Amino acid sequence: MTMPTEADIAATASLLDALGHPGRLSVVLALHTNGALSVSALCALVGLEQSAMSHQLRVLRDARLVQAQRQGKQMLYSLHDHHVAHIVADALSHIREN
Amino acid sequence: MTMPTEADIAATASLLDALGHPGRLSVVLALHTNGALSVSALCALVGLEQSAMSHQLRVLRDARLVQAQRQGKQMLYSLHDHHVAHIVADALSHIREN
DNA sequence: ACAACACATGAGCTTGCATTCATATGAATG
DNA sequence: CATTCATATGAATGCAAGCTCATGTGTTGT
Repeated sequence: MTMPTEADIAATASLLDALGHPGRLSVVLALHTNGALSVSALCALVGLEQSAMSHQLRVLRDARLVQAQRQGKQMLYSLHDHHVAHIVADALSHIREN
Repeated sequence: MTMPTEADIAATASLLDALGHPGRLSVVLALHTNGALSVSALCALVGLEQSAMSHQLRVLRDARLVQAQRQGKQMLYSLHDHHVAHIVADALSHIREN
């Protein structure tokens, strides 16, 4: 790991901050497990109301953790890339050893 | 990755939340790079005042990310385990590819 | 025992986040 | 083209995070 710049640190902190929320983390885990999902499906799985979910999905999009594509009336959300799953897996394994 | 429980998700989210702060993340990176450091050394490296640093160090301790041992008048902080570095490294590599 | 140093803690303040409510946008369908 | 379904957005609110300031606790040295 080469020395991170301040910008790297800020960007990384905001990435981790985006994941540091039970609802948003659940979304990421749900997408990792199930592949692409609609907003209403995510609401049902995670237990957030539609509006709250939309707000949190925007945070995840801004953090480039998820991406959305329209499919008819629905929006299908999926993970943005493979790093996301990796980060979450490490964090989970940290938790389970303590 | 086996299915996480709700408690796992909550614990993981708070772990990531603890890292999702530039000052705290800088502390973790500094400890990873330099090994154990005193509070005043961390203040100098990270750029937080002593009181603010102590408050943030408590968050990191509560999240079991760092541990402290007294050495004379000083407190020496170090990373709690190897997972921490791993999580941060992944997050950094995610940032650098985007 | 007291003074100085290193750090922790608590109160108070400001600011930002997460939710809710109301409303807007966008697509399909009759 | 008006209505309905799916999602997004904006304003308002409640609450917690993070900082500063003042003070407390623990340790060394004299």
